[in-house]
Amino acid sequence: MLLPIQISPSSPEPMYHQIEVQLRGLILGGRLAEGAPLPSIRELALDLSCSVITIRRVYQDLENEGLIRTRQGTGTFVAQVRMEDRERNRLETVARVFREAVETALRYDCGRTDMHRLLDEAIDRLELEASAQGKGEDTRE
Amino acid sequence: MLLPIQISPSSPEPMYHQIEVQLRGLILGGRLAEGAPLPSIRELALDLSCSVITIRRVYQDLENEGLIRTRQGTGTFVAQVRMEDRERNRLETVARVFREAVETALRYDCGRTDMHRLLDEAIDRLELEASAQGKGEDTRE
Amino acid sequence: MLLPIQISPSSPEPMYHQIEVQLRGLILGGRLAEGAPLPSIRELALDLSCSVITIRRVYQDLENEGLIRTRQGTGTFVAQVRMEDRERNRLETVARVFREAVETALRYDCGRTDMHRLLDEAIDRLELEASAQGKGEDTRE
Amino acid sequence: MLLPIQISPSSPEPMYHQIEVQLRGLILGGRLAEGAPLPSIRELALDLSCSVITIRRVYQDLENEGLIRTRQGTGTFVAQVRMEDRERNRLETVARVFREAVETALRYDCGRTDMHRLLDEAIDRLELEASAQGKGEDTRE
DNA sequence: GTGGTCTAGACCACC
DNA sequence: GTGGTCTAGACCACG
Repeated sequence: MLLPIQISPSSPEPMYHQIEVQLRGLILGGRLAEGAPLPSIRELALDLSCSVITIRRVYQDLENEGLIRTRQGTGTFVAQVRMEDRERNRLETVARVFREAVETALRYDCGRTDMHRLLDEAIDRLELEASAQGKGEDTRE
Repeated sequence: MLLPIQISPSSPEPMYHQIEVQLRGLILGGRLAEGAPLPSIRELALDLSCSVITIRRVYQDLENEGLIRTRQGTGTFVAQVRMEDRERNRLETVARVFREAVETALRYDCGRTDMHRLLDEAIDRLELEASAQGKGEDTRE
Repeated sequence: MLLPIQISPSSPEPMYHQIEVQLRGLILGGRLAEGAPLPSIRELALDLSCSVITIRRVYQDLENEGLIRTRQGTGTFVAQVRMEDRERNRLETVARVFREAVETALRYDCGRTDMHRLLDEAIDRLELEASAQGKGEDTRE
Repeated sequence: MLLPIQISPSSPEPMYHQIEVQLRGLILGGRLAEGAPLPSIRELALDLSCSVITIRRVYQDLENEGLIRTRQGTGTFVAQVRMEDRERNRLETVARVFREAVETALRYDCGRTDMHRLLDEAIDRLELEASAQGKGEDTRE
């Protein structure tokens, strides 16, 4: 029941936010299918080395957004997501992260071809790591 | 003496950190030359609509890193940066932001060609905005 | 959780610096053991009658030096200090303060025997004060 | 017309205060005799690498204390000092610096014999430096 | 004008 | 409860 979530406790970005962003991505991106069970609060807290209170907040926020549903005594599950929401969020989020990357690259005086090269390198490196883990986390292309 | 810095006060990332990241990029990317004066604390605070204390902290942190030098009663200036440090930081930082973008894109099930398309769109959009501002802040390519 | 720290708010030496010097001494001198909890920011601020911001700065500076470690929501603790660093700092600091005292004494035309007499008087007076406080903070000799 | 004054611009103690303390010591300790000329404001500013405004403030403060006297177009001179003032200041100041040194040493867990050894070492080192400079700045003992 | 220190108090993240 | 960020404004040191 391990989720592919990485957080950095020392980051200036609050932990609860790091977790929410990644979990939201897994759900809206389709990696966690509708109805799939999420790890229990204390399991995820242990996995991410943080307090259960922080995870409770994350689950609460996502439940308020309608992305997950908690059933007393049973667990937490991925809720129905409207296709429309999914597509909108996907486009917005991915466009935004690329925009941020390009802003940084421009600040460091990188040109377009540099950026494409850097992008390929990043993909290669992450695919390698994923296949090394043997989790089948390839890019599907 | 206006710096090309954009901050979002409502972001979960603290303002001081947003400013530090961008200023660090401007210095290490060479857009602010060695010895160049930075805006005064009060001026930058006014420009970014935040408290002088926040800017004070930014300048203090960057001085602790050795990137800038402040002289009481005189102002704040870009310090000497060893070419080696500059290049290392540049590579690390730009590689890291692309890595983060790719991680997000993978979470949303984007493939390699999708990413290259998204990258081009992001560059086009930012170049357009830059040229609209007429500040000559093009990508030099 | 009271620390033996004395500050003088009217001194030309900034308060944050007075506190840092004394706290550094307590840690590097071994009076505060590794892992020991420091008073909370608010507690120490109250104790020293200064703003929490001032204490915050002190803790921040000492954390940047690697002498203490803060954990959000938990508290602030003495970090691991390498014995080597501790001994080096101890020697440097104590030698420096004696050097400063001697410089002043020379400026006032004091001779060597005068200085030794003054030193004994100062030790006697401080030991007396310490024992009067009954805190067991003797000189261990 | 060089005065034996050392200042550290990066110290948290204000420059004007560092200079005043040392100059006061030279006058009240008798190293600068009554009627002796002080360096001109701009000469001392050049010597200490600081602004003439800072030196002007120092001279102004000491003149307000009655330790020096400025004669238009002629220069600045050491004023008459009452023997009583001289002795009182001397005792207070020297006792104070030793007290501070002992406080630090105690914080670092130094014992009485350690302190006497450190004192002798500091005197030796400073005498050596003084004689190396050939300025006759011995301890007169 | 510049930067440097400090206050009193607010709100947030985390345990 | 803990630490972390931010504000609005004051006063000082320095050029």
